[in-house]
Amino acid sequence: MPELPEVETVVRALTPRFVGSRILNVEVISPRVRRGRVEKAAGQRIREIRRHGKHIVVQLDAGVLAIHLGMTGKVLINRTPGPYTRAVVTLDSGALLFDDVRMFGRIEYSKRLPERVARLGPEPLEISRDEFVSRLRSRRAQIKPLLLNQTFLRGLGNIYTDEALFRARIHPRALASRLSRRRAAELHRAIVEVLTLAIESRGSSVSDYVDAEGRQGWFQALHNVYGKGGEPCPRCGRPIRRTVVAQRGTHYCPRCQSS
DNA sequence: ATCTATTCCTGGCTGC
DNA sequence: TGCAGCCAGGAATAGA
Repeated sequence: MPELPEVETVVRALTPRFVGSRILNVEVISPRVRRGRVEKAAGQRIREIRRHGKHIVVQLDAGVLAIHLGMTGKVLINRTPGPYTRAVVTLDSGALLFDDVRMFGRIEYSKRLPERVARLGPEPLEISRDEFVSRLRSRRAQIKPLLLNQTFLRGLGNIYTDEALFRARIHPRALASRLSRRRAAELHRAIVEVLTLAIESRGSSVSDYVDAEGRQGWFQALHNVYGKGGEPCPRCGRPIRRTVVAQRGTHYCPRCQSS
């Protein structure tokens, strides 16, 4: 489940190797993962590779390739195609594989960044604390599904939502509109902290996430609650609870995290 | 406009 | 040992 830190790690691996390269060919193996005429990328030079929420945005001379990894997607550099290789991008300086077991990922070509992607919410590491606080408190939804909503904030997924809420001591079902300014500000701080640490750790390798060079991250070793149902809370020692909130597995400490 | 539930997809795990 | 059935979840979509 690649989220912001994992996608950032992939983009940082791709940038020095492929900015300035020319795409020679795009071959789609599994049509399900394609959106738009990805073949039109052939012949274009890569001007920039950046991250937009969980999207990898490859800026070309006259278009954009937007790659979303979904749950099990990977972009791999110079590797042998396997059974889950869904597309192959051949460049004058190597090859990129788009592998994805479950095919929730997408590789999309369009002239400009697609509207659906462009109108996602702000970057968690760019939005100011005050802006975040007022944005948050204007919404009535439960805090966890709100943080997962990419039109509210772009880049958080299930892992970093649970980890940030734990650090901020906020219950995942707490109503956004009922949080004090102080607690909303604390959540902003927790989000910035957890994402920054995770990027420094090259992300969390749960499921079988690896970056573009096949390397694992190590932030999973620093998880406090995600995937730790039944284990003692690192803060109070009581068992971490696993429940379902908004159809998502949710991990929290019932004692430390209040509504 | 906002919020919630459902659906897609398949490897791996659980339990009989 | 084999296998049916369930689980994981990002986000598009539909429905309230």
